[in-house]
Amino acid sequence: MACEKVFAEQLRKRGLRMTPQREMVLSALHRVDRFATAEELYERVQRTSAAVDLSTVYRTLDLLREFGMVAAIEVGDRQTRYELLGVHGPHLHLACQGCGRIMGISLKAADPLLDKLLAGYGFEAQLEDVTIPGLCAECRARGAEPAHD
Amino acid sequence: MACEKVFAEQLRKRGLRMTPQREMVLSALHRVDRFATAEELYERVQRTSAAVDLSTVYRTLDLLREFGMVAAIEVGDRQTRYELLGVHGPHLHLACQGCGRIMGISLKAADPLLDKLLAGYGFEAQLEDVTIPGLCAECRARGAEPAHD
DNA sequence: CTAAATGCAAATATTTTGCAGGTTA
DNA sequence: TAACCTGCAAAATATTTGCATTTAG
Repeated sequence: MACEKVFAEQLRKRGLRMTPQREMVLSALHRVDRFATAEELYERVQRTSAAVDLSTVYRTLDLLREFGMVAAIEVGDRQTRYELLGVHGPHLHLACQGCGRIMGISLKAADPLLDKLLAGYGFEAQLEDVTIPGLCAECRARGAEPAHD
Repeated sequence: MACEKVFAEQLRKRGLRMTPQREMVLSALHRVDRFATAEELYERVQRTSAAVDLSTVYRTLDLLREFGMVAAIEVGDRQTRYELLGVHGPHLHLACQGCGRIMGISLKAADPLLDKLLAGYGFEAQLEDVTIPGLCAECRARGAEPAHD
C-alpha cells in the first residue's frame, strides 16, 4: 500500500502540497495501534519532530478524511478517534463499554438492517463510520456492566 | 404520563430532591420538538425563569439520563442532543445528513444485526442510543449529497 | 435543621482560526 | 516566486466543577 503515494497524488490533484508534517502524520497513523486520538498522533509525531503543531495534525487529519483515507469515529467520550482506512476500506465499529476495545468488522453484518431501513423508511444508511456500543465476549463473561459514562 | 411523578419518585429513592428547576427542565423536554440540545432546553427554561443556570440544566439532564428517562444522542456535530424517553422507550435513531432531521424507529429493525453480532463476535450490542447517519427519502429524491461535515 | 441543590464564575477539554513568516513546486 | 503551509497564540464551543449561599424535606 503506497499510502504516501496516494496521499501525494490526491494532494497534487487539488493543487495542494506534500510536506514533511503531512508525511509524519500519515506515518504516525500507520504505527499507531489502529485507533488514535489527535493528541496521540500528535505525541507520536513529536517524537520525530518536536516542532510540529497540534493544529497541523488536525488539519492533516481533515485532509485525509476528505480523501477517504481516514475514518473519524466517536466512542462515548468527547474525543474523536482516527483510523487509517487501508486495504480493508470502511467498516463497522464495535466499541466495548467494558474494556474500551474497538473492533472493526465487515459491513456485511449490517446488510439486512440496511435493506430494512431503505425498504421501510426510505432511509439510505451510511454505516461506514458508525460505532456501536456494547459488551465484548470477555467483558460479558466477566459480568461487566455496560459503563453508563 | 406522570413523568414528573416518576422523576420525583426516582429522586426520593436516592435521597435527592425535587426542585422547581428540575421540574422546568423536564417540562421543557416535553414541550421541545423531540430532540433538543442543552442550550435549547436552557433557553426554553429561561422563558419561565431567567434565573436558572445552564449548569443546572446539564446536571438535571444527567440525572434524567441516569434514571433512564432521557436518551443522549450524538449527531455529527459536537453538541449532544437529549430526548425524552416516553411511552415508547428506547429506540434507534436515523439522522439525515441532508436535512438534519432525526427519526426514532423501533429497535426491531436491528434484531438481525444484533443476533449476528452476538453469534459472530460474542458482542452484545446496545443500540438504544445509537444514531445512524444517512439520507432520508426526501433528500435522496432531491439528490442531496451526504454532508461530509 | 441539615444535606442537597443552585447560581455564579472560572476551569477543562477539544478543536478551529487568524496571521506573519517560512517553504514547496 | 507565488500560492500554500506552518507554528504560534488566541478564539470558539461544549461541558464540568468549586464554592458560598439558598432551599427542600
